[in-house]
Amino acid sequence: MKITTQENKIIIENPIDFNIIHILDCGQIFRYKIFDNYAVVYSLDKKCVIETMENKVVLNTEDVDYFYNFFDLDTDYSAIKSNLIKQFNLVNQVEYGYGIRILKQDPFEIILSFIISANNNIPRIKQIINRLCERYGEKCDDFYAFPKTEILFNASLEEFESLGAGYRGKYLYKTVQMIKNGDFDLALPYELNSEKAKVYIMNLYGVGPKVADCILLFAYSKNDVFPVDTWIKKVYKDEMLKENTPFNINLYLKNKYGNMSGFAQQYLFYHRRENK
DNA sequence: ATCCAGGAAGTCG
DNA sequence: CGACTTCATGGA
Repeated sequence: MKITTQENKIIIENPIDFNIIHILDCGQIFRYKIFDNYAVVYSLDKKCVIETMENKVVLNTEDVDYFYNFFDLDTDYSAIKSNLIKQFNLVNQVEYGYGIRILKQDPFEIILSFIISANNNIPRIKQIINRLCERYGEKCDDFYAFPKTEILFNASLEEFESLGAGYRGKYLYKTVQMIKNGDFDLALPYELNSEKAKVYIMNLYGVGPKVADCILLFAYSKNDVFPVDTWIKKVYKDEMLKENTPFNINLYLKNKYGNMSGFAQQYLFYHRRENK
């Protein structure tokens, strides 16, 4: 896999560790569109158009540096995948989702998005996030940016509740107010280890163990967390329960996969969800 | 109509 | 702590 950059392009030749469908459909991001011959990804106020061709992927964007980091292009996923196969025998999962990469997304956008995701379904999560962007986000060329933090500081509880997010409206409001009041520092989790960062993030209203793990993995690049959702519980019950009978699935999986937890979770999640 | 969707907060023992 | 209930919304 060879990566080169131009002024408004990132070109990936021989993309054995990059498949935009895998990346977008493995549950880490909600603002994207997939068409027949290309896909579009939005992050904050930025946009990237991904063209997949024969033996080549081209990322078209005005923010090359941002999306180079966003797609984590400095990380060797071939090494990660062979590691997962050798250590944990995740052959089928890695082959199926061979092009998965864990994105480096913005903490504020991820926190609000995954608060909305709790006990919700994907189409409706996307709908609510889009509504949030349309109402409070800056109008960019053909889309709305994710709202700037300071803009949402002024949004009332009633405004959040009118997003159609149900009881999550008050979660969003209180979380934004905590950030506004300085009770939560968006930059701090970068500096903490996963365990401490998780406790810290769970201070946010509407953030429990699973959402906290997603925030740590998708925004703060903590690879040693293992988000346990309904799909992972299915995998666990079907394939792993016979190995052991631990009391805490999250702890069991985190200990089993260690620093590979986040990666293992993504391949397991994607494989399980796409195969009914 | 009932159930469910990438769970979390509230309550109780 | 651990188990148990409630919580909006919309689609199947």
